[in-house]
Amino acid sequence: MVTITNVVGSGTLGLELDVEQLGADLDVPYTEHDPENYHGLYVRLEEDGPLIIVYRSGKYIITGSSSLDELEESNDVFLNKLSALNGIDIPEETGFSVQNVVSTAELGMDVNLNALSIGLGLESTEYEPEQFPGLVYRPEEYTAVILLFANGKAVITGAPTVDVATDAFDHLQSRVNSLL
DNA sequence: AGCGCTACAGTGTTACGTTAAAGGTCTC
DNA sequence: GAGACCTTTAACGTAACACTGTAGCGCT
Repeated sequence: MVTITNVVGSGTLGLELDVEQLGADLDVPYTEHDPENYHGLYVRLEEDGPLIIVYRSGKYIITGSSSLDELEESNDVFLNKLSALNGIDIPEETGFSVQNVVSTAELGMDVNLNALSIGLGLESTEYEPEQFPGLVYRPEEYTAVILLFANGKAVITGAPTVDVATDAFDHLQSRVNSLL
């Protein structure tokens, strides 16, 4: 059972944007553009909602959503806000898609990370407790990276879908069980 | 002519910043 | 005790580097 904590998606509007002007025109509670610090325009549709980063090229990223539904809703609302502005024609297809699903899960038991790194294979794991307390596991079969901690809690990141994250964790769980 | 050095142009790589979670370590 | 930092991942464009290749110059 994995719990989604963050979903990152991206799309493109297919047109060049004046992000400084866009930040001033958008009817949203928060925008920030500080080219000295970063060249992207930061937009929030709600005070503590997901963050949208808009680039001059028309490409944009939405990060900080806690579910796929929230991500899609944020995308819809953002596009509606843009289409309400004069001079911006939103294309029917923005190519918006999920790029990264970050989630947490639990094995339900303590694990010896030193022993596990050997059992899983040194070529697919990294464990340096003096640097970071978690074991980094990169399963060959899945596009995801799992951070596993001694208490059995895990973070799955880099997965393109929730299914991949779930499958990757199930795979880890079965491998851990087979090593017991 | 051939070699070595410097200067510059062009290309390639990396860091930045954002988001979330986890647990250990460190500073205040 | 609270908070910051460490690690991982994806997207993105820009800036700052590192590196390579070429041109020009001076010396032998």
